[in-house]
Amino acid sequence: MTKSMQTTEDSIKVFKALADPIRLAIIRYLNQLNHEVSCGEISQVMKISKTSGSYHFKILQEAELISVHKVAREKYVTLDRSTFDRYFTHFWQNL
Amino acid sequence: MTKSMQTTEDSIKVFKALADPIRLAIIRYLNQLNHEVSCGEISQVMKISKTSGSYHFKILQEAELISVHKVAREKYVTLDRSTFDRYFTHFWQNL
DNA sequence: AAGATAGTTCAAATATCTTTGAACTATCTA
DNA sequence: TAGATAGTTCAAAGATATTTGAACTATCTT
Repeated sequence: MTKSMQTTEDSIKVFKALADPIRLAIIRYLNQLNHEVSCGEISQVMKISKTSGSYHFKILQEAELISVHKVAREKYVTLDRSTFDRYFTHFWQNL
Repeated sequence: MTKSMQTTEDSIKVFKALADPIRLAIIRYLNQLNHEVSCGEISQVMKISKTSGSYHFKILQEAELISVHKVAREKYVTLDRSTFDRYFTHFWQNL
């Protein structure tokens, strides 16, 4: 199922989300594990405060680069590879 | 000729450069024309001051998203498509 | 129920990015 | 040569992004 047209603002949101070392490290980590991981685990691995983690996950989520799965207290995230594909593979088409 | 390894900082530089509406508009414009264009022309089209233009071109240049060709007073820029390719097509490999 | 754990929200502090105008260099044109 | 044009540099101002700690909600454990 392909997503419909993306606006410039969507692109900005995605590239802004990618333009930060912590968020890139989170993406790298999720890519290596390639399965759902809790926000708490990632924050620990990245050595950032939970507040800061919460902030970064929100930005990744709003860019649709991760998808979220809440189980009771905990929030699990995975990469949403279709979004990467949409913005990278089809960059020139969507520009 | 392929470029050697890219660091996280290189990636940040590229994604930051892409994370701005003016710079995205410049890229879009250069992509449509698909040939060298002077900074002055672009600044006019984008309706930004020459100082602001100078700033944005520097950022695009340092990210190697454009390449520059100076002719006397004027500076001509083109897209450096190999950089886009390097960061988009090979994103997961280089992560 | 009391205390621990996972995560969010808020506002203040800090850091980073972008725009602005003035002053500057180099080139062009009359 | 004098004046216009293309672009850069600098520092200050303004706008955004990020981090921090405290207070909060919801769930889990004993």
